[in-house]
Amino acid sequence: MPGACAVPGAEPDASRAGVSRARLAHIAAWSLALPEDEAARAAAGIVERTYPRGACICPRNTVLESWTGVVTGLIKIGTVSREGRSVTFTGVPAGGWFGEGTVLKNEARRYDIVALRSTRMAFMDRPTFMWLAENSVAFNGFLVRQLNERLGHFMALLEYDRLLDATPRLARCIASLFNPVLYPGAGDYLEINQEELGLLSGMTRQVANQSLKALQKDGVVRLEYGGITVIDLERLRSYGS
DNA sequence: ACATTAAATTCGA
DNA sequence: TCGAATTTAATGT
Repeated sequence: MPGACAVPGAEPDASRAGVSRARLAHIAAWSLALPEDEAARAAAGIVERTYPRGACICPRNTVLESWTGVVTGLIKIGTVSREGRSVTFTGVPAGGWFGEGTVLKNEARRYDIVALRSTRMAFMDRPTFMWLAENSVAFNGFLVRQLNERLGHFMALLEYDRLLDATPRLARCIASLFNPVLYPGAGDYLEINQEELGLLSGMTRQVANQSLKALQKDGVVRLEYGGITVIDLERLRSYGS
C-alpha cells in the first residue's frame, strides 16, 4: 500500500502553543541571525510533532500549509505514480527546512513526504512565515541563500545524473545530504539504510551496496549497520572528477 | 533472489 | 529485570 498515510489526527504531541526561544535556537539555525523580536515571533508560530518510521507527513491535516523543518531524523520527498511505483527526489536530514515554495505560493503540496525513520518535525504556520518574509531582512537573507543553494543542488544533480556512473553519483548524493548550508549542524553520521540511499540516488540496492563498498575502500565513508559515516566530505563531493 | 548477520522484541524465570 | 530465544531488518554476494 504505497503512500498510505498514518491515521490522521492520531499524533499524540501536537500542540498549538509555539516553542521556547531556546528551543527555536536549537531546532532552527537560521533563527540565530534574527533580532530578538523577530525570533520571538518565529518561536510563537512553530509547533513540533513526531512521526514514526514510514509515516506520511501530512501537515494539511493539522496546520494548513506550513513551512517545515526536520528537527531530528530523516525524511524523503518524492511522488508515487498511479501504478504505485514511487520516485524519490531528495532526502532531508535533521537541520533542513523546506516547503517555502508551496507556502509562498499558497498552493497544495505536490510531493509526498515520508519519514524514513522516527522523525521529529517542526511546522511554522503560514501567517508567521509570511510575516517574516515581509518584515525580516535577516530572514530574507536566509531565504535567498537557501533557495540559491538548492538551485545549485539541483543543477548539479542534472549534470551528474547524465554524466556519471553509479559510484560518483552515489558519492554526490551522499555529500548533498551533508550540505552544511542546507542542513547545518549535522554530524558526520547519518542513519540511513542502503536501500534508501539507492532510492535517493536512483539505483538498485545491489548497485548502491557495491558503490558504497567502493567508497569505503577509498576511505571517504565508513559503513555502519543501518547508517553511514562521512570521513572526507570534500573528496566525497568531487568524487570521480 | 538468496544466505548471512545485526538488531529489536518477546518470553520465561 | 536479565538474558536466552525468536522474529524482523539490513547487508553482502
